[in-house]
Amino acid sequence: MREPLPPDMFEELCPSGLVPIRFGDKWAGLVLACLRTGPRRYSELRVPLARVTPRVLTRSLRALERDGMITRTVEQSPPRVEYRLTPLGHSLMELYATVCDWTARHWDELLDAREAYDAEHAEATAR
Amino acid sequence: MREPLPPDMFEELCPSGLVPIRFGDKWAGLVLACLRTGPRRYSELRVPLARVTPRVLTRSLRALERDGMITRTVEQSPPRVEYRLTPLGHSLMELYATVCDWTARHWDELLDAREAYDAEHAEATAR
DNA sequence: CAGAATCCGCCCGGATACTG
DNA sequence: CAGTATCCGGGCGGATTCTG
Repeated sequence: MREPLPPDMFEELCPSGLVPIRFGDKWAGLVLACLRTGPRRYSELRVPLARVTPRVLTRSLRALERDGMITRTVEQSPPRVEYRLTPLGHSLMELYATVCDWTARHWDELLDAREAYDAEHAEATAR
Repeated sequence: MREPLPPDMFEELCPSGLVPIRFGDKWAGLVLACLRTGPRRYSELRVPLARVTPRVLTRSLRALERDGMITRTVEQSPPRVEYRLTPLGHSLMELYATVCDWTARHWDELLDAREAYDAEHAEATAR
């Protein structure tokens, strides 16, 4: 006996692109982690995130700013731009940490499953 | 005084594409939700996920299977394919639920921030 | 210093049509 | 029934070069 699904549960549903905000962004989690202990300037973010090109980093920052996760404050003399977590961003960062924690705890399981699956399908195409 | 970042924290880091597994997949969360109360056949999944084309649904299912989140069992006479959550998949589903919960609780905040940001930048380009 | 401009390749989501 | 085959458009990540 199968339990029925709510009939209209998925009528106006939010796909993953909407629901887990910023979790589709490749570098957003790392940006949040960089800002966890305090505000950082653009060039300070570029050091730990050296593998991210300026174009990509800027876009991630803008997206996080648009969603109210970080603030961007400009001041001249000296010219500097400072990024800082908002309370909302801090909350997201903590959620993100729980996700990373989950991943770390189940990482081996996942790798094993992936390896088994790939082995299974390699022989299927090899034969 | 800024707290320093761990120097090699991001040397071999995992970007978001790896860490929050399946969270980049647009429909994965809904698939997990559909399988929460028990196993479902392919055609049973297609009903609530009517907006997802077979090609896309199949790919999501394969990806989830590869990562050990669901199992796919085939039996003929009658011809049927059954998808079922693994314990790991169940665990991921619960994590996903907490993410959705967080989103629901902060959704208004996010929309407000987004609206304010867009308004701010609309006048910048209009001028 | 903090990006912007330009260009590119890839993958993903989607639509449509077809099949063992 | 449970997919596969083909094609398409868009967006994202990335590399490189340039600028107020």
